[in-house]
Amino acid sequence: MNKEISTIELELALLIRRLTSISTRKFGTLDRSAYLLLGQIQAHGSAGVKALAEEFRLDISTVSRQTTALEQKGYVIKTPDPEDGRAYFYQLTDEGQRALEETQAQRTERIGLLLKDWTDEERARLGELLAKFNRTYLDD
Amino acid sequence: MNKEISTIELELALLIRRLTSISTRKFGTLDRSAYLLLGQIQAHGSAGVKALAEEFRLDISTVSRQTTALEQKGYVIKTPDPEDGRAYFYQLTDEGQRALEETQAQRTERIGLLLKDWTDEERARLGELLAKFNRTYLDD
DNA sequence: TTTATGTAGTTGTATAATACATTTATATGT
DNA sequence: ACATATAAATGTATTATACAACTACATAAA
Repeated sequence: MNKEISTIELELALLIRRLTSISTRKFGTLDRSAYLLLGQIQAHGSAGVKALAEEFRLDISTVSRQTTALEQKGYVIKTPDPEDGRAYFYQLTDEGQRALEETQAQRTERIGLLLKDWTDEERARLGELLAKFNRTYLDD
Repeated sequence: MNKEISTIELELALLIRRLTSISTRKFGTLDRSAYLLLGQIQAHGSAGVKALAEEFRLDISTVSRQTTALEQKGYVIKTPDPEDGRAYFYQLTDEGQRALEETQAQRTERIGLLLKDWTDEERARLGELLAKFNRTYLDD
């Protein structure tokens, strides 16, 4: 078993290095932070910075700046939480929705090209295992 | 097929976000850059900054600073290339070897814990598919 | 052989993402 | 009512990165 773990460890380190390079070089409409934040808001409904920060293991201050940037670009609107005067909800705008879909299409196309010679089984399995791995993380 | 690609795309974005958070918070002896650089030198022999920068898709200047840091910590030594007066080789020191092994052990232990409830087959398959994915990258 | 061009590496500078500390406004518990 | 806790914003520092300018050496062209 140790050999498999070592492989995963090494390949993950390399993967992060490579993918970070790619996504740093501004690939698509939205950067990774924006893409994930908008995706989270889309998938799980409106949310405040605290919840978003927890989801992505980032400091609240970081997410606060990121959501401010998204608001300035018109991708989200910020509405006060009627039940808590300190809190806000961010919601996707139509433009945010459009940018999200566009970015997802671009990213998906890119990945699709990379995996064009893979079998369906391999693609499906990689997706499953990555999803499982990410879910494993949730409970640490 | 598009659904599988979408899944991979989304899970990769999330994975990078999470793993970046973890490895930023200085996990283990070496940070990710140092770990990968030392690993590359160990696996493929001594190398100059240009080769290392290409391997990791980083700017030469970035790698130059990183190797300088490694040299100052005593993990590598820099020797002039006898065949090219402009170039240098970096080689692992014993201390670098030790730090590399220690970090690998720490990282492997962490991953092992995360995957403790996975089956052997799942672990082996994830390793294979990640390796294949990384190799796919190499030719882009 | 001299001169022009190319290349390995370093250093200067700017930028972006991040964390931690502080602050403000509001909530909650004693 | 007062003390403490919390959501978010803002100030500040750090870090990783890229790009540009530079230095020293190499190679090709005249």
